Parts: sequence; C-alpha cells; structure tokens
Amino acid sequence: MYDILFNHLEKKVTLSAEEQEIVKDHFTPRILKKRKLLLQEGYVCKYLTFVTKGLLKAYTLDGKGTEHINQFTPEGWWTSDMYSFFSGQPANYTIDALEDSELLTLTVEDFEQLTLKVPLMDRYFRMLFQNSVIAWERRLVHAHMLTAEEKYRQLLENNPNLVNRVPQHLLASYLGLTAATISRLKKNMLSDPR
Amino acid sequence: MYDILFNHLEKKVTLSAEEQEIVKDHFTPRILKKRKLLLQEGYVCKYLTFVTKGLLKAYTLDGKGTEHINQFTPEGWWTSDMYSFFSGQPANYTIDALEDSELLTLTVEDFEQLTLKVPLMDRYFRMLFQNSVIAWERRLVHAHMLTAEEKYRQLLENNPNLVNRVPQHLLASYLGLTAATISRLKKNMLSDPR
DNA sequence: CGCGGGTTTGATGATGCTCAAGCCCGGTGG
DNA sequence: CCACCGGGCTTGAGCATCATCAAACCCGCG
Repeated sequence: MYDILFNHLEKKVTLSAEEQEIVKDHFTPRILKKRKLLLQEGYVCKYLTFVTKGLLKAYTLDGKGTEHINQFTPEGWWTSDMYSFFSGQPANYTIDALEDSELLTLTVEDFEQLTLKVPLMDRYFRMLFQNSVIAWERRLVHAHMLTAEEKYRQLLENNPNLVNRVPQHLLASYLGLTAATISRLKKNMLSDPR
Repeated sequence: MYDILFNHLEKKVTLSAEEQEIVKDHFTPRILKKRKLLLQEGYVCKYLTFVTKGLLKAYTLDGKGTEHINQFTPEGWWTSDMYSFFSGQPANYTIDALEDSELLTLTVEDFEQLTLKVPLMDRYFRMLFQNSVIAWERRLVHAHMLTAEEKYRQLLENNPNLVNRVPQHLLASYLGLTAATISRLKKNMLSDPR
C-alpha cells in the first residue's frame, strides 16, 4: 500500500532508498470502514492522512444540521483538517468514509520529524500545498461567479469519476447547492446537453 | 524595504547571514503606482510578489465585465496568479494597485534557484502555502454556508483594517456580494449591532 | 463650481431554497 | 418469490435572499 504513496512522491521529488525508508517509518497504516469517522468536529485533528484505497469526505454542519462538504478524498490524495492538525485547536470539520478505505497517517510529531530528517519532504509538501492553494482559489472564484448549472457542468467535466462514485445529494452539498436543484438542472440539461 | 520581508521569513525559519544574502540577491524591487497593473488576465504571470508597502487587489472579470475580487494584498503578504506562475499558462486573474505600492518580486527562475540553493526556503514556502490552504478552505466554506450579513460581519471582525482602506463596493466583490447589498446590510445592522 | 467616484435607496425580478409528497430501485427477510 | 424497507432521486408550490437597474445623493478635489 506504500506504492501509491511513493508514486505520488516521485512525481514531485526524488528520494534515495534511505530516505524512502525514513519516510516509510513515519507513516502508520490504518483501516477505515464505510461510515466510520476519521475525525470529528470539535476534537483535535491528530492525523495528516494519505488515502491509498477508498473514498472519504470532509464536511461541517451548519446551525440547522445540514452537511456542507468541502472535500472528497479518493485514493492518491491527502486529507486532514489542516488548521486543527497544525495548530492543535479543535477541528472545524468531520471526516468519514464513503467506502471501506485504507489510509497512511502521520501525526504532527511524525510530520515534524520527517520534514527535519528529510528536507526534501518540505519541498514535496510545498508543492503539494501550492497545488492545493491553486485548487481552492479556483473553487472560491467559481463559487462566486458561476451559476448553479455552470458549477454542475464543471464538476461533470473535471471530476467525472466522482460523479459516478458519490450520491448526488453529496455532490450538491460539495457545490453549495441542494439535491433538488441538481435534479432540476439535470432535467433542463437533457434538452441542451452541449 | 527588505526588513519587512526578513521579519516575515524569520517567523517561520531561521536563516544564516549567508543565506539571507542569497535570498536578497534573488529578489527584484519594483514600484507599482496606484491603478497600474502588475498582471493582466490572459498573460503569463511572471512574478511571485511580496508587498512591502501599499495594497494590491487580484480579480477576474465574468462574462458581463463585473469584477470578482479574490484577494487583497497589503504590505507583508504575497500575491501572484499561482497557477499561471508555476505552470506558465495564461493567467486567470488581473492584479493591480489600490495604493502606490512597493514590491519585491521573484521570477519563476529566481524561485527555482532560491529553493535549490536554500532548502529552508522550501520549508518557508511550505508553511506559507499551508496557511494559505487553511485560509482559502475557510473562505470557501463560509461562502457556502454564511448569509450575506454573516459574511460581512466576519469581515468586519477579522479584517477591520481592510474595511477602512478599501471602498465598500470592492469589499462587496470580495465577499461575492454587491455594493447595494452591503449598503442595505449596514442599515439593518444599525438597529442590531451585536 | 463642477466633476467623478462612491454610496444609498427604491422597484422589480431571478435564482435557487424549503418543505413535503411521491417514486424508484436494490437489498433483505419472511 | 414476493413484500417491504430505506436511501436516494424527482417534482411541485411557495418563498427568501440577494441581484439588477436606475436614479439621486454625497463629498472631496481640482
């Protein structure tokens, strides 16, 4: 299960065999069954998590108990409540599994040690976070300037995989819409599929 | 003008005198007068920019020519179209000056060289981007779950400084609202200031 | 004094939400 | 093999929030 992690690392940095060993030593494998929580809002986020198999979602609840999903994390991606993880403050998000999943986790101590022992990991995470910033920035701009239909079309184009793996009311939540709206959009789009 | 940069760096990493020299050598100082562009949408973003004085804004235009501001950058912060800067693709944002400003800029080559010569800079940027991700993530969640009034209140609380420095129709754009809406909110909030 | 940018205000309207009902379908147990 | 259950999807009626558009106003500055 480390293969997928190392593949991922190698896209950004080249580690020696030794460094790879060190990296490996810092991760802890974990299993997370469908519907189980990795993190609960209000508790400190203990892990920076790389998903090697399965699918997680991260979300907040608003005053009325409605779920607002901010991230889906399939295999090959990272998840965490970064604010909580790095600051030690209570988390704003809950993270749970949509499918039976396998994870590789780092505690904040693991993370600190790892970046100190293998400075290239700072470079790796620099690039990782750099891409994250770009993605979040784009999502916010889209949230502000696209119509519901445009948001949905973008999702279909850019994440066709997700669309097939996730129930539509969750996609709606991810886009800041409701299930009812998505449903109506689909109906309209039948007559003008582009 | 480098003082403010080094202060900023020192909050995250400790550089030797030598390293400081190298860092200094890679930056180019620049002046940007009010209303002048640092970057225009459609062109490649050449600089990663640290603002030492003044205030910039970054925005996109939608189909109708309306400005959607995604970032204000006062002194002590970084700005760029990160996607364009790192990929060499045309920028999605325009960046211009709201006040006469002074900048320290890095080209992408400067940036590459700098991180290779001073690995601690990878660590610095890792931390910088890490905080960025947290901030953008929070902004998106807020965009999705707060009402107009809540968004505006948050801004007043968290960025009182900005509010005094920037005309309100620009704040509105930053929040994904319109000037008219903000104006009405203010009126309502007089009766219930909290 | 007049100009220009910014703000306020009103009238109107659209977009997407809410709530509730009905439906579809796959899985489970009798 | 059928009945039922539950989750998800669809649909309708009504509604809230915020946008749009246009006019008036305010004020600092040349």
